[in-house]
This record gives sequence, structure tokens and C-alpha cells, in this order.
Amino acid sequence: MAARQLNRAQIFELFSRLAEANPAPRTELDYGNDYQLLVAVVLSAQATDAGVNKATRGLFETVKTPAQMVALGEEGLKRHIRTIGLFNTKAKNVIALSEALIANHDGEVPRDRDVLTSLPGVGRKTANVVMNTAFGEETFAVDTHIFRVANRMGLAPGKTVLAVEKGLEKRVPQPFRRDAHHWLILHGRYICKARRPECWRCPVNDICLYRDKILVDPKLSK
DNA sequence: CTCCCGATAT
DNA sequence: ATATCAGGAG
Repeated sequence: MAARQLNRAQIFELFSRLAEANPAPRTELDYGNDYQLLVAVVLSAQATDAGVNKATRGLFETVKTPAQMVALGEEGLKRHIRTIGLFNTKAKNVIALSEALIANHDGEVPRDRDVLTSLPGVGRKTANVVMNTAFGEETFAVDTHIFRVANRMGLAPGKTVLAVEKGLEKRVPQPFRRDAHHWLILHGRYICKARRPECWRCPVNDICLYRDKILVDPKLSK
């Protein structure tokens, strides 16, 4: 009873269309250097990119290095990120993470997924984002959107985020591997949404294996 | 598995 | 009112 899966030709066609619609996909988190990217991704857990950007706009004006973050302090940081969910643990983690970068990594963001994962508040998904976006590695950062989209489409079905990541690793072909996770997250955010997927305007709805497609805009029929 | 946790869309 | 948002740690 293996889950239904797309074949190689369908997967290639799927990414060809997503790539055509958005040739140069980019993260929607705002940042000015690798350290700020790392902080922004840690803050983005269970929060919207728009909400994180609103909080980091002021923060990143003065804080561009781990040392500046440590100088700001946990309470100072909280004043900037109070509007983001989970802000207490995030503030604690960002300070501890910044201290670890100074103590063990010369204040630089390490280009190593296992080392990144050892930092406070940095799990596999955050490490994969940094490896891909800061260093150009072909990693697949499986967040809530990609987990949902990969399962719905039959692109990389899996019961855990790690299983989906391994599936993508195995099945996504060149030349799409570098930007695949960006296309999938944007697709999940704006079209293949959790609550009301807008399948009627999805560019790959003829390939997708999702059983509950909504092929007509509900707003057009009332 | 539970907890963390405010803003936003529906 | 409730589900959801670029998850991670205990």
C-alpha cells in the first residue's frame, strides 16, 4: 500500500512549469548578511515571513553581528520581537546561538549542517535553509508548506518531514535541485494553501494527485 | 508527545 | 472562534 507517486516525467514537467512562472525564486525573509539570515530563520518558526520582517526591520538596523546581539541582550531583543509567537524561547535561543558563534566559530555562520544543528534553536530545517540560501547547497528544507505540498501532489509522500526530505533528495532532478524547495514553499503559501487550496489557478493541477482538488473558484458560484 | 505563543486569515 | 504560520527542544 505504497502512497501514489508522480513519475519522473511528471516531476520534470511540474518543476519546469513552476520555474517558468518564477525563474529566480528567493526567500521572502529580509536580511543583510549570513548571520541576519540565520537569526531571521530561527525567528520564523510557526510565524509568517511578513511578521518576522516587521520585527527584524528595526532590529537589523543596529544588530548586524553576533557581538551586537549579545550587547543588545535578551530583554532588549524581546522588545523587538514581542509581536512574534514563541518570542521568549526564540529570544533565549538567539542570544545563546550568538554567544556560541563568538565562542566556537569566530563569529561566523558555519557552512556545515551538523555544526549548524548543534546551535541553540537551530534544527534540521533551519540548517537546510541556511545551507541553501547562504551557501548555495542543494538542500531541501522541509517546512509545513513543503510537507503538505509534497504529500498532496504525490511528489514525495512521507509521514515525517525527514522522510519527505529524503524523497525530494532522491527524486528532484537537475536543473531544479537548487531552487526546488523555494518553488514548493511559494506554491504552498500562495496557491496550494493549507485551508483553501486554489487548485483552479494552479499551473500543475493536471499533474497533481491530490484527491480533494477545488477546481472552481467558490467566489464565482454565488 | 507536549509546550512555546502573537498576528493574521477565514 | 479557530486554524495556521519557513520548528525546535524537553
